[in-house]
Amino acid sequence: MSGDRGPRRRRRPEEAERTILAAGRAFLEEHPFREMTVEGIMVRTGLSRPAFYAYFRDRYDLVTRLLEGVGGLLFALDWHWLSGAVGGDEAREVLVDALRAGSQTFVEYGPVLRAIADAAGQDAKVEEVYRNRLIERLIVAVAARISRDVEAGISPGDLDPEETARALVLMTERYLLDTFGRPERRPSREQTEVVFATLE
Amino acid sequence: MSGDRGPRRRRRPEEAERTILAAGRAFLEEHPFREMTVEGIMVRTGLSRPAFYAYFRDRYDLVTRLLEGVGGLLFALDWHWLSGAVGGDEAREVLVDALRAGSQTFVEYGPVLRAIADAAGQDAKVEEVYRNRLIERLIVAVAARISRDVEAGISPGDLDPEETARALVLMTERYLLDTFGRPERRPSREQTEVVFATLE
DNA sequence: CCCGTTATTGACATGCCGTCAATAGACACG
DNA sequence: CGTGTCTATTGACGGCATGTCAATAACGGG
Repeated sequence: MSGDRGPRRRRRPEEAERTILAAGRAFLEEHPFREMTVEGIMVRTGLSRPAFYAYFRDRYDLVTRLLEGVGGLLFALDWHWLSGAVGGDEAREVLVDALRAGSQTFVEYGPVLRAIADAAGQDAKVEEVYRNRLIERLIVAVAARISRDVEAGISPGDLDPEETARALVLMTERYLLDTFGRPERRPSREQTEVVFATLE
Repeated sequence: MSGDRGPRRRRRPEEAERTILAAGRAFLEEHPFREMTVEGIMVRTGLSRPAFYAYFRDRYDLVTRLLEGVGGLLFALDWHWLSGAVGGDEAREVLVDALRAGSQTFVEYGPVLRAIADAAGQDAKVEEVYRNRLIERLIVAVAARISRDVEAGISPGDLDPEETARALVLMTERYLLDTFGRPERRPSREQTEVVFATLE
């Protein structure tokens, strides 16, 4: 028969939660977020569907928590550039590295980030987190960096840091997401290069 | 009572369809796509929910058709730049105008475009249309333009037209969507300027 | 070994979806 | 003007996924 999940097994809450998170992530490696259903996740865990709700509010809560495991890493990589020296050519090199590393993160966590982006369009809470915990923070950081560059005379003075940063971040985000966040399209040194080249 | 839609009224199919399209559009002026429900649309039409299915397969079909009313206009505006002369400073001016005009389209049809983008994450068919009827076409067009620029020596020769075009389009799309496609954030000459400035 | 704690689940209620047979406007024709 | 036909319209139904809750049964301590 099909619904046989074997005898009940009782796990420590923390283990169960990890199991579910892993199942969710595994699911997203194979399917887009739109196909993610609570049932679809839980069959992979040996637990019943209702068990899911003991640990997560809903599937949006799940992807949000998956994002937490990525957010830190993403920032760790970007800080290199954002807090780097303001020097001319040197800074340029740092930027290249940061972008490469950042892209690498996208390659690795692409499916999860992709899911977050999709979920943001479906759930107000996810949109909130996505926008404010990730995007907006990046924008603020980049804006600060730009301000410094403007003061140092590296960037033209008639640039609005805030608005320019927003453009930069959103633009990069979208392109990276489309390039690395989908199952079909995959890495390629070249594409990483293009990201950099396009940003000048 | 509340459910009283009055006596049945029989319309010409074409009128009914227009009415529903209008209702859908009006709905999107006030709510994000995620809140759009067939019932929510139909109450605005004086028709019953099932009537919807006589004209549209589902709500994704509805937004797709709404997009059709926008696509042509969007292209009409962009062609100016895409097919414009290859000249140096002159082309630059044309590009500014095209972007302004394009942004104008986003302001006007922002809610619909926004809905399409959101729906693309939820429905494979919409994603297909969004990507292939809009984004990909723009990419191809822009790539052609870039190729010409490269040949003419205007743009650096080590640029991959296809990949660069993809980056350009996706980047612009995202920024415009975020800037003009949301109820809160709204136009501003300055933002239009930034779009242009960031693209060099 | 037994018992209390609590992880787990079967069963239920809800909400929106998409379909279909039955109903009743509108128009054409006598 | 009737009156009959065509078809726009809808009430009612079945289905799928969600989120909740009371009942159940593992585990761990005594």
